[in-house]
Amino acid sequence: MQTIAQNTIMLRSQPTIHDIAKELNVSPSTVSRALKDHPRISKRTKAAVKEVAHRINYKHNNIASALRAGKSYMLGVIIPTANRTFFGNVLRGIEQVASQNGYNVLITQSNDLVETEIKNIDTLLQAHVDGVILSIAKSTQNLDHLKRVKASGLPLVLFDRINENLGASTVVIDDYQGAYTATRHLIEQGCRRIAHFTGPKHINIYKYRLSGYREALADAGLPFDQELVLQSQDLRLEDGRRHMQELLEKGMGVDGLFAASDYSAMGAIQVCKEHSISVPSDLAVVGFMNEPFTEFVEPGLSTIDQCSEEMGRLAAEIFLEQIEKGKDYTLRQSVLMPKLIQRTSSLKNKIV
Amino acid sequence: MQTIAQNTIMLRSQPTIHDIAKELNVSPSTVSRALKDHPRISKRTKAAVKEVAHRINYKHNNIASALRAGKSYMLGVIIPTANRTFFGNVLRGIEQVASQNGYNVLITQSNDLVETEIKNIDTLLQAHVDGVILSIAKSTQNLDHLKRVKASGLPLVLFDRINENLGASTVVIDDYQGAYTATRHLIEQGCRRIAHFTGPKHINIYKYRLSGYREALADAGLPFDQELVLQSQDLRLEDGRRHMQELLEKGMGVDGLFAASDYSAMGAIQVCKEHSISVPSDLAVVGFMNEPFTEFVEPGLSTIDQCSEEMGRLAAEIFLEQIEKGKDYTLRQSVLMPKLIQRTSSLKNKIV
DNA sequence: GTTTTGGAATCAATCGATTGCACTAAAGAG
DNA sequence: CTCTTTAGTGCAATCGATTGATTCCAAAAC
Repeated sequence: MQTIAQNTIMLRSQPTIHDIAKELNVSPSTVSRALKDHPRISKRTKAAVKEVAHRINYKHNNIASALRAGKSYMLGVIIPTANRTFFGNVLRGIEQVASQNGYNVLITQSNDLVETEIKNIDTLLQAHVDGVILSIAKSTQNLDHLKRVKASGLPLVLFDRINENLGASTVVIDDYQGAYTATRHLIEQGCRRIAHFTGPKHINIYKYRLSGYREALADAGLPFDQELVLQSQDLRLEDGRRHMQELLEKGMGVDGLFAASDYSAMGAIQVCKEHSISVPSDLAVVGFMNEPFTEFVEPGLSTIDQCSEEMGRLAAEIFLEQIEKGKDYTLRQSVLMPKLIQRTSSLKNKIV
Repeated sequence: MQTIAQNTIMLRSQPTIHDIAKELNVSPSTVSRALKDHPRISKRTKAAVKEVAHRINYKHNNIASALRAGKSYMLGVIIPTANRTFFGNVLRGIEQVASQNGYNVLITQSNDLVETEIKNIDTLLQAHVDGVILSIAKSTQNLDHLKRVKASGLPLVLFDRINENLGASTVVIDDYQGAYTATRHLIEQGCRRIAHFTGPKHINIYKYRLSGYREALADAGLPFDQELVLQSQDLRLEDGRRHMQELLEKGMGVDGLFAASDYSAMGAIQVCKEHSISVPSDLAVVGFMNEPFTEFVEPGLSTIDQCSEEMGRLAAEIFLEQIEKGKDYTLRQSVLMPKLIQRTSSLKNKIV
């Protein structure tokens, strides 16, 4: 008897509740309920079922219950590209919350192209995901494909690159606040002439960061000097080097720098090193993004953390909430507070 | 009648083959077969079925056929981290081939930790993926969890970071050949004193790249000079800068550089710029990896392309092949030929 | 006129888990 | 000693697509 049962199990690829049922001479229904701790099943039966389940290495078949429940327990995610620290971290956050709640994550990349984004949406709908979390591609103007997600009755959560006219829940960080905090931190460290590296004015994040910088100066009674604000397209390392060189050549006498990207901050620090300008004593520096390298460089770069993982977790939680509430969920617009990470590059007062 | 049908469709979330069947007064079986172009169904019926399917926006339910077929049509992928260009590209390749063949891709990240890798495997098995493609985490020593995949009878394909004792198919690039090609290219450009930036000796890729470099020198009758080989842990930009400064200080008189990473090559170029050493006239440079930035910097950085997307495509194709062949597939060990990308940084002879 | 043949479509079972309803037995109420 | 509860299970239908076996029907063969 034992042997036969064993054999049966060996033949089929995976044991099912029927195998457990047969072994205990109960019905599959009972097994199903026992495994889910249904209140109407006795403790004895539950224990027996669980013991057998464990012994024959039973694995719950998601596919079957997905079919029954009309849900796939899959969550679709579209990111512009996996190649950026930020998105990688968001993914991790989403993955974490999702898997804790029995959801799997289907990830696709849009490469920042609308056409790919549209294909991605099709793929996800085709795969019957239970909802979609995405960061909109740069080239996306027409939003019809996103409306299709909503039309299918699926929850849609946008993060980072969002659109407010879509009737979707959103998660972003407060760029203004992050910039304000960074700038005030520099002021508290004793800086009085603080430069700012910014990006294109029409991009929201740079606009908000710039105003956070101005506001912090104003609140501290410091003057705003347009000549201390240097703008570049992408805020790369090279741009930071150029800006810093310009500041030195013009002899602007800066003692602090808040850069809207870690890369440009890093470029500035490199130039300082080459000119024997000490960071942070002569120039205190704060970046933005908390790129992984900021921790390892010398000196460690103070920066604003974008809470990327937290952003992912929150997006996933909102998704779960909307799934649970069904049709009549309320949209949520969440704004995360970025965090100042203090490292050596900005700490003039050595007491950490 | 029309209206009622319409209503019915509106109520259920998704139309099924039953809806099509009812509309045409045929059986669901006929619809199923018609949609798959089964030979025993007449052209007329097929046409009618397809017309209705299209009209009511019917979407094939993967879940249901997955249950029936005992397959999930999902492919599990584990990468160390999404934050690297290389892995992002591999993903794109996998995604492409998979989706063309009706497979969805479930991506997880191991963060280069065994524990996470084990969890990932569990998640994927739990999700009933039809196979696993992965690049092994750095910290992985014990391979039991990977053996479990094989034990479940699922195809296992390894790429980039592979293990040969696992009985899995593998895809890697030929590091030796890439290095050989890069070095010979420099020689052809007229370089006679070629430096090499390398990484830790115990890591295969650096070992192979170093020997490719030596071999190319030898084949051209050039002497190998240990002092021209500089080693660092991670081959970062900073390391490249340091190495280059050292070469200059020692007055090694190099006229060519093959760096085992684009970052370190970039660092060397920065230092050259600062010392008014012209690239490529005074020093021709080739990197390795084809990082995206190599295209945009000034001068454009010649490099070795890792065929990352191709690697992904190939891994996915091997997976498909093994799925198709079932139990008795043959393992495949594939080696891709890396490609030399010629850009300005190495072209002394201006004729491109 | 009867049988054969083959194309076209239907029937019914299946994949594994779930769940509303029915059912049994034992316990408690009156 | 009936009647109602209630705890503990089982039955059977369901989710949507698939497929081997079967039926139906008309045209062709005898």
